[in-house]
Amino acid sequence: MTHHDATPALPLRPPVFHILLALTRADLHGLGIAAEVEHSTDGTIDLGPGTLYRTLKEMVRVGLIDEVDAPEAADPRRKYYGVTEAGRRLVSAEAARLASLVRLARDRDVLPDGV
Amino acid sequence: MTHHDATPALPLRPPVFHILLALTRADLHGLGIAAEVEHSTDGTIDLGPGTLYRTLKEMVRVGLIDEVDAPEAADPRRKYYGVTEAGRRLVSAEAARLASLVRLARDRDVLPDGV
DNA sequence: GAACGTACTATCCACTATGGATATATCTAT
DNA sequence: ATAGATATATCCATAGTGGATAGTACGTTC
Repeated sequence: MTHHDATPALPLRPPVFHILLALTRADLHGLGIAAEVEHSTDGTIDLGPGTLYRTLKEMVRVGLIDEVDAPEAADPRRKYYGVTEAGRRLVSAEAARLASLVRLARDRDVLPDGV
Repeated sequence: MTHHDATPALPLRPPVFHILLALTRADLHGLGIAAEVEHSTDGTIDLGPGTLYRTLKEMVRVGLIDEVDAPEAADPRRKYYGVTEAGRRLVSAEAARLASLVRLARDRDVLPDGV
């Protein structure tokens, strides 16, 4: 029995979504996640330490991510995380939701050219 | 002199984004906006009265929306709102941001088939 | 036309979420 | 060995949300 409690409902809170998305690329540790998120969003998403570690802990608790073995020769302070199957399903659902919002925006001609 | 104070930065708070998006379709009154948002998001976005009226007031203050003349024969209690040029620019920017998140998700194969 | 139920705007309050500040430990480099 | 950077973790003040409540005006039915 895996002890995921309440799986969060859509819409996902932005930090949860961004952490999941970052981890679909590779297993990462806390600050690595924050760096990846900041980079891949061109700096629009910041993730302070408060939000970061609190959210990671909560996500482990509900079974969206798991702590995984660190790569060889990694700084032993780092804790690495990977997405679970439940996490993958959820980020997928949230991405689909966002896609439908983008479609809505496109239908109403509010998307800039070429986007 | 239009008295928009601080124009909000991206990411837009979800209620602001959804209200702007609803108003790009037509000028609407408070509860009409909430209904349109709920409908166009298949019920995933709710907008309680607290968030709704507080946000509308704030959006008028910063110049994202304007109170406009009500249609003929409308219930006189209703206050109708329309998007300003600044509001249109902002919803456009936010939609583009969301589109780039969707692209990111697609690149990582987390989007369901056909989305 | 009186009364009743409903629609609408508006404010209040309790709860949740965020992110900066701080603490503590450990790594790396000089 | 010391200094500075990296990393996790918790704390706290603030911001944001949404339900509850209030008050007013509409529409309908009798």
